[in-house]
Amino acid sequence: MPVHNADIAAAFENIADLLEIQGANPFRIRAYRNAARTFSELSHEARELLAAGADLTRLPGIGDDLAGKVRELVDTGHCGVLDRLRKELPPAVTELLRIPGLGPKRVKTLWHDLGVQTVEQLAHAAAAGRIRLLHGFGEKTERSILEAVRAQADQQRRILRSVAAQYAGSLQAALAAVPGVQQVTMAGSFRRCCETVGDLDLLVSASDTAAVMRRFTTYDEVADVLSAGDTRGSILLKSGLQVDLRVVTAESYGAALHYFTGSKAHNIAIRRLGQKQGLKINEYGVFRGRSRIAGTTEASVYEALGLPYIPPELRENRGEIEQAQSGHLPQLVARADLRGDLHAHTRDSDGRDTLEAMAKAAQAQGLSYLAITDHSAHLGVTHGLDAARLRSQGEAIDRLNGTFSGFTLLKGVEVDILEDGRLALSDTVLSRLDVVIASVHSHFDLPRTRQTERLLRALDHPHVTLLGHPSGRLLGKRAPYDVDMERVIRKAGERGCFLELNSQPLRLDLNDLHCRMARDAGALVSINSDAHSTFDLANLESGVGQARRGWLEKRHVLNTRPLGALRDMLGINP
DNA sequence: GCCGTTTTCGGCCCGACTGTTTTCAGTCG
Repeated sequence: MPVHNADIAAAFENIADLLEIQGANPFRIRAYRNAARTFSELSHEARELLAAGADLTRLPGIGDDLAGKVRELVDTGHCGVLDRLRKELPPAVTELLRIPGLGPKRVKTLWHDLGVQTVEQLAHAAAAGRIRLLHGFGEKTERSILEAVRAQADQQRRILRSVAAQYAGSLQAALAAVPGVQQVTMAGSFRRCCETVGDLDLLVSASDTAAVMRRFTTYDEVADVLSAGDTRGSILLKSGLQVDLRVVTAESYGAALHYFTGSKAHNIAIRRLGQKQGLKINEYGVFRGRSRIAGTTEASVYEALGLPYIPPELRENRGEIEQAQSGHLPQLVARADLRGDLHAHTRDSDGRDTLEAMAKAAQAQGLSYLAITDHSAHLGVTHGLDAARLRSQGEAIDRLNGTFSGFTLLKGVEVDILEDGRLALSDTVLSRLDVVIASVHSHFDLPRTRQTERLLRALDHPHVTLLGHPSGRLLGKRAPYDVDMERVIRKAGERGCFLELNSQPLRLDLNDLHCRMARDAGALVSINSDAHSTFDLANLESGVGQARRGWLEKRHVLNTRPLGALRDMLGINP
């Protein structure tokens, strides 16, 4: 069995968990967690890097010792330290760390004093009233553990950002209406445009913090108040979504926004940088000794460190601080840069609206072109188009284009990639179209090598413009198919094909790391709505957020080109 | 366990809230 980066990351996380319960040096534990993150985000497989003779100690947070452990894992599939820890501690205790309110100290006590190893045993012990008897525990702690176990059982951990946005909006409005409130911002992973969020982090500046906290804890969607202090509080909404609130003065707003936006890794790196310059950074400001030198705006926090403003989408400690230091931060693509959309459906296949309605909606979104790409006939369920219906749709598009000024519908198709990598429509049919999106809609579970060959073959097809939703994942519903995405992206770069960033909130496919790989491989990305109705064109906003997380600039995105330049790049005649 | 425009040793981000304590440990973000 080949050892993947995900296996290495899991082993290091596991070691960190077990060491934590043992009470090991916290910095040693952090080193393992940092290393786990490094490998989970690494775009090249460590085993291939090693095979090519690469020096892993050049990776961030990887020294001689951890590089040796990676080598050991790759060569043997085992890690001696992890095997030893698993003998010293029951491996299942690490699952207890996932229960909110339980940290390493309490887990150790529960195991040591009560023999609790699993969540089931934990629930039993709590129900039997045995936990309250332990030193450092009490009745309240016992009850909250029981509640946390139950809550975990019927709640999935993260929800789509687009879903969270619905809850965020009305809560923000409620707080904004409190007298004395100056600013209300949704911070956290929501602000960083992560595809899913675990909770909402809300920041408010106000003259009367008590009034804000009162309104927050009595908001009518509240199911439970988890904590409520002077400046900080947490609620659980009836929807199951947790919201954390922080209230600060206007003077501290920038520092608090920076702190509350995260990511944690970015914040730690920023604070370390400040520390080296003799500065202390917290949510109230940037301090040199006792004097406060910045913090009213986020930009002032960065400026105090000698850095330009870093956009929230980049704040993952994936090299953005180093790029900021050297003056090479990317100029991220913005929604206003998009000139068109290359993926949309109509009622001719599985869409809801007409050609004309889609064209109007696209113009209302400020776009100057829209490719109509209904499904090919192979997908029976979506009433796909055959050659004859495609031809008649093309004629309808020609007629409509005659009535527009400053806007153009392009003729396209979303054609199925068959199991062997051939396409579901003939070359003759495809050659007559402006845009051909090749997508996988079947045989998701082929073995990695066959799935990869299948996609590479599709990319080699002379008429394919772009690869649709390249990984095939549906967030929270379907894992990406097993494919060597690095090879696929490299191939697209070499062949001059384009990769879709599908903006449907459930897909957001390519993901952020793949966007960055595409950027590095010189493969342009097309940010497409995959609209199935006029409303879906608004999806482009989510796609742009994802692209920004992937460090894409205007020049890396195909559909920032005006129509003329696009036609040149696609080799189509006006 | 990593790392170095003070360092190859001695640091490693920083503060709020809760519950169980009677001054603070544990957890969280």
